[in-house]
Amino acid sequence: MKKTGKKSDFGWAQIKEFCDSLTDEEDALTREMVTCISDKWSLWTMSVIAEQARPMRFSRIMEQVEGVSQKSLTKTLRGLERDGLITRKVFAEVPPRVEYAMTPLGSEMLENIAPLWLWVAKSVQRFQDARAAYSDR
Amino acid sequence: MKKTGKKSDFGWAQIKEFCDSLTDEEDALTREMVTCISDKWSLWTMSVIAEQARPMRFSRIMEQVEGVSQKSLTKTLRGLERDGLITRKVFAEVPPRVEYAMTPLGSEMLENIAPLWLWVAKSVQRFQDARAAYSDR
DNA sequence: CCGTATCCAAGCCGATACTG
DNA sequence: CAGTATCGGCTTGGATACGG
Repeated sequence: MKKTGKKSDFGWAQIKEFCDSLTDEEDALTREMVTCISDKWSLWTMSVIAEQARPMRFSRIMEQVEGVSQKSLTKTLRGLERDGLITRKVFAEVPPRVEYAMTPLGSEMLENIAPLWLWVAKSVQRFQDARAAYSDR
Repeated sequence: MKKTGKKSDFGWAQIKEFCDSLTDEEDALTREMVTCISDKWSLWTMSVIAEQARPMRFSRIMEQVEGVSQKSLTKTLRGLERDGLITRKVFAEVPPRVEYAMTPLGSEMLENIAPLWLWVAKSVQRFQDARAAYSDR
């Protein structure tokens, strides 16, 4: 695994190299997309839509994403739509109907987040231990 | 680990199932740790320390993490230390010296973030295209 | 050198009320 | 049903000044 004595031996050096090849604008967008992962509601909202594997109405989403306000959900959905992670389709009916669905890009994003999330969940005990040790310091 | 007729054929269902097995406290901590990933300075700071592959002083870190204020860097470092991602060692000298270094847990975290980050960076053009299409809607 | 303390501006987010 | 408008509390983070 380790080849050089100097560089970090995991993929981070590779990433740094790749990021250096990006323009400032692209780099900023990369950070912005990663940030979206830990926006308060974005990831949860995406996972809810993805789970159904079919278009979902606004109110159904709001039921599943417990605790989200109408305002925050609207903002979250608009952001996800803008970034091409979900689609938003308005039906000209009375009463109004709006359906949200995952895009391939959004599904890919979830797929790429999954391993990280799983690792964190599995490591949760180690984090708790670390905090306990910190308190005792 | 059961197979249902439901879709989501990627790892998300698996994650959901795993997370359901966590206590509320553990689940909250998981979200908190993922959130830390996209805190404004945490990830950048970790990558800077990891890159050197040896303990780093406060001021050296601050040079590398461009734009961070003393206050924010201090807060970031304290958080990372508390979560067991880095260590903080104070030397009783004049002038004072404090050195920060990655822990195994911190390095593992970076390793697990790397694939996601790389995917996002490589997909940056698709995100740009999505935003352009959104503007034209 | 490595912080802490204080002030302040900006933004997030929930609650509530209202609209097509 | 699916929003928009508005308000107000809370947190975040930069600037500055000061302390060990």
